[in-house]
Amino acid sequence: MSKTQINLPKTAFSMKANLPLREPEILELWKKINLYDQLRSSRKGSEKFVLHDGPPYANGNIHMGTALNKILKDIIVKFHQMDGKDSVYVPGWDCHGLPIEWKIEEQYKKNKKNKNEVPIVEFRKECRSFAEKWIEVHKQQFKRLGVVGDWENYYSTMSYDAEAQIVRELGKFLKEGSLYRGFKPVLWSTVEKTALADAEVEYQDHKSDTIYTCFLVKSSDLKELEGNNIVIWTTTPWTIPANRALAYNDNLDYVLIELLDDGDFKNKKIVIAEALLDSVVKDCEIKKYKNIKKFKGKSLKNTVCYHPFFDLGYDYDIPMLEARFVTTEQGTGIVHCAPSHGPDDFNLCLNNGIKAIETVDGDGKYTKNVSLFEGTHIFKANPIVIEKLKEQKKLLKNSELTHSYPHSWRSKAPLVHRATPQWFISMESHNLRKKALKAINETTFYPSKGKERLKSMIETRPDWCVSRQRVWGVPLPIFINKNTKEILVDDEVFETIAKIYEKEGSDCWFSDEPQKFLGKKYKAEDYEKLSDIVEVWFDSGSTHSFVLEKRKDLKWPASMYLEGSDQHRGWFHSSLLESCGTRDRAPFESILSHGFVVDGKGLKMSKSLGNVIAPEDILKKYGADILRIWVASSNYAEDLRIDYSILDQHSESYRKIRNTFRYLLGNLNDNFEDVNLEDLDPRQLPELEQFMLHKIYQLNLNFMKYFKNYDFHNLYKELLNFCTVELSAFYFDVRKDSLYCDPKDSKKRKSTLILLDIILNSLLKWFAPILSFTTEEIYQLVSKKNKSIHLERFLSFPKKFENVGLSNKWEQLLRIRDICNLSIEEKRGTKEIGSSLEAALTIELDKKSLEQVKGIDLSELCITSSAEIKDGVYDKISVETKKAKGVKCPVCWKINELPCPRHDTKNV
RNA sequence: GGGCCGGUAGCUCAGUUGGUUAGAGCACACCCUUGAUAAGGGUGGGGUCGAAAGUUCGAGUCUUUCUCGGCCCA
Repeated sequence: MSKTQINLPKTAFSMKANLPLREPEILELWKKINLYDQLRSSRKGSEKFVLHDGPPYANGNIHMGTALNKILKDIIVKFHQMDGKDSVYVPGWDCHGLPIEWKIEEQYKKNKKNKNEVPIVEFRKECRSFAEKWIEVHKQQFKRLGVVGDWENYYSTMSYDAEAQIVRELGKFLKEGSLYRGFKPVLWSTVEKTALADAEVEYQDHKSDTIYTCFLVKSSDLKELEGNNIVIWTTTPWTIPANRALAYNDNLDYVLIELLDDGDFKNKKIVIAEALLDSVVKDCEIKKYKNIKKFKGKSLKNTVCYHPFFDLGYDYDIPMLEARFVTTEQGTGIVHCAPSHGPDDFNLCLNNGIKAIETVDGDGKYTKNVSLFEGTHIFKANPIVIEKLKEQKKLLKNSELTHSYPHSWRSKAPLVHRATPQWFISMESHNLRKKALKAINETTFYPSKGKERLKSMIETRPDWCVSRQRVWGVPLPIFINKNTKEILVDDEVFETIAKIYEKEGSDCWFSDEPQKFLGKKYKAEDYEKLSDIVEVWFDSGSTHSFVLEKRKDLKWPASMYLEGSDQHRGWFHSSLLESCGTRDRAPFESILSHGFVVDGKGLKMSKSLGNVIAPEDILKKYGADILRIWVASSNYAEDLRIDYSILDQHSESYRKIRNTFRYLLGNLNDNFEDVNLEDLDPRQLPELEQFMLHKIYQLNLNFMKYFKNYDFHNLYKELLNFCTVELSAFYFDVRKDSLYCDPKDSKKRKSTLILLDIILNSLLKWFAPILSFTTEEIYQLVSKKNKSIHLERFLSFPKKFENVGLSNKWEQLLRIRDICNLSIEEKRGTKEIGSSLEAALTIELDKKSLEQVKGIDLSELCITSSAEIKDGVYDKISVETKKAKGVKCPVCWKINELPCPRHDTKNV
């Protein structure tokens, strides 16, 4: 039998995708046609959608998290573009900061170079070129994912423009007065007279003096405590003069005991944690004592003590504060807090309105803020402190302890936490907290739980410390008058500095004469120039000012910020504060946050677990479109699981989608017609086609609904189900007969082709933001427009496609079809028939179905050779399947007792 | 250790204000097809909804505890 009589599908679109090879070709095409430029000009003047890129750190290869982030951004940007908006995406990089400094220092170490002998400017140049190198690497890796953006004109936090604008932004805080000088403890080496970063710290054994000392209770809600003693234990007696508070834990049990031994403490009562009673008794060699009372930590609320040196002039209150860091590992369950000498102490005190002050200078000597001790070196102070405590009858016991203690990696000298001058942005002085909370309320969060997360952080965070004692960053543009100690606040100076940076970058701050920045108004010799740099969160928190506000192609505020959920404490947070401080509102209209990439079992990826998958591996094995499917089909509101079995599943779905396209293209013979939907009259088409138009219309409604909520996993599922259930298993299967076996000019076949055109066009556009490469491949094959799919818009489906009545009827027909299939399957099981075309159905219908079946050929729907509706009305639908009798038509394969009514086979 | 979020078939996800026997697609099994063919169709088996207790006539859904995991903080 010749096959020339039938119209078999034919297409150049291969079944095998071979994405790892094909995708780079498509990237070449986009490059050749300047896709990004075309995208911009195609939407010139349209409403803008600006997704402002959160800058990744320019350091190291991208990982799954970055890939997820960039793909999600790209999907959203493309959706809005296809929705008709001018959807602009400018990628950026975060460049300053410690990790890059370390990398350069590491290289120095390798080459036996001493960082301190390298001029700052030279060191910074190396940092800069290191960042530049990684930006280029990232760029290539991001592009390979199919991410479309203004890669040529990216932004970076180290560009001269950025550095200049960061100075201007700081100037605003300075001018307002909310940027103030405070003190904060940092790890400090009194030998090198410098702050050390965590990575520069080595832990070694060190012998420390230890003391148990007591604080007399001045007042308390727990009246029995008044006049008695709170005991603390510390390994740094020299910090006692700097004590400002005591910390306890709500959840611990405490006891009040009376000491009965002879000596300073005879008949005195002390408070310690119950769990530490034994160890304190042993350490302090207490022989006799009496239990007086046991109570919960909670009841220590509102307790105020006297300083042990109260009689020596330390006459301020020492409040007791609740802190979770208090444990029963060692000590007494109550911790002495010197905000100037420990990060925990600092934070706890700050949250309770007690600020750190400068108690120790750079050399390690007490300042004038510490009476009795001014000028004494802290490393020589322990014996004096112990002596004075003894004098005051406050010393329960002193001893020595060898323990692991931080030392400088260079000098090996022991380190201390020392409050150093730092620059803070106040949360309260100019209502920054209030403004930020208001801005959060005016922001839309996807998912909505992000709102609470950000809010609770803003509600409780302390003032923002924006200074760092490092070199790779934007210098704080601060001069301090040597006589008055006042900060120089003058717009002209800030603008002079900014102008200089715009021209030559900020390196010159470290190398050039201060007079250059002061201009003519002030004399350099009157001022001290700061050498601190701005912390990098301020850099990235300011991107809105030097990217969104400065570029004409963008808008302020951004339509959306989109990052991992860790950025609630990071970029979302710093951008919000920076913008509220300078512009009274958030720099974004919405925030989308996504979860973290974890392995197939939900565990985080780590080298030691060996469960790490790199984007590169996926690109090589599957291609970017599979990775993009993974992104689209995962629920980003939670953590996203990935492993090879999950990717394999998505590959299978991809094949289904690809074959759906292949069927469409094959039957259209790659001749796609752009059907004018407005001019199309559905009533001129067969009911099945009308039903499919209705389905498309409904699907599009859901599509738009999901898109508006950025609910991509449901959107993708809907599209995939459409391909599988509606098209492949139903419409395509049913219409094969007409497509293959009807004459080319038959009305039914032509109607089907119209639907295939519409379906192809719809699917291409629906899928384009997700399957960016595959849809482009197809588009290039069928479009005569010689442009990119991504320049297209979503189709708009006329209301007349909707036909609820017809749809209800056809849903019922599908139920009948299901029952027919069950009956056919039964006969297949008994080997009476094989193909459904070997079946002849006899169908009994109930009253309702009888109505709906009028004018419908159920044999066509069920793909059988015949389907006879039995006379009469039955209670329920039932179907009998028999083997069809007659001869198989060589063309349409239907079995007829008479010659095939459609195909004249006599001459064949 | 604390705060926040989460755990529904092998996988990705639905599951309305608590209300029949917890759904879909994929994967799997079996069958059919060989004119979408490294494709396509049909049918089917998979779940003590992380665990336990409680509230309720009734709990995947509400409460508590536990457990496992993730993010942030310490």
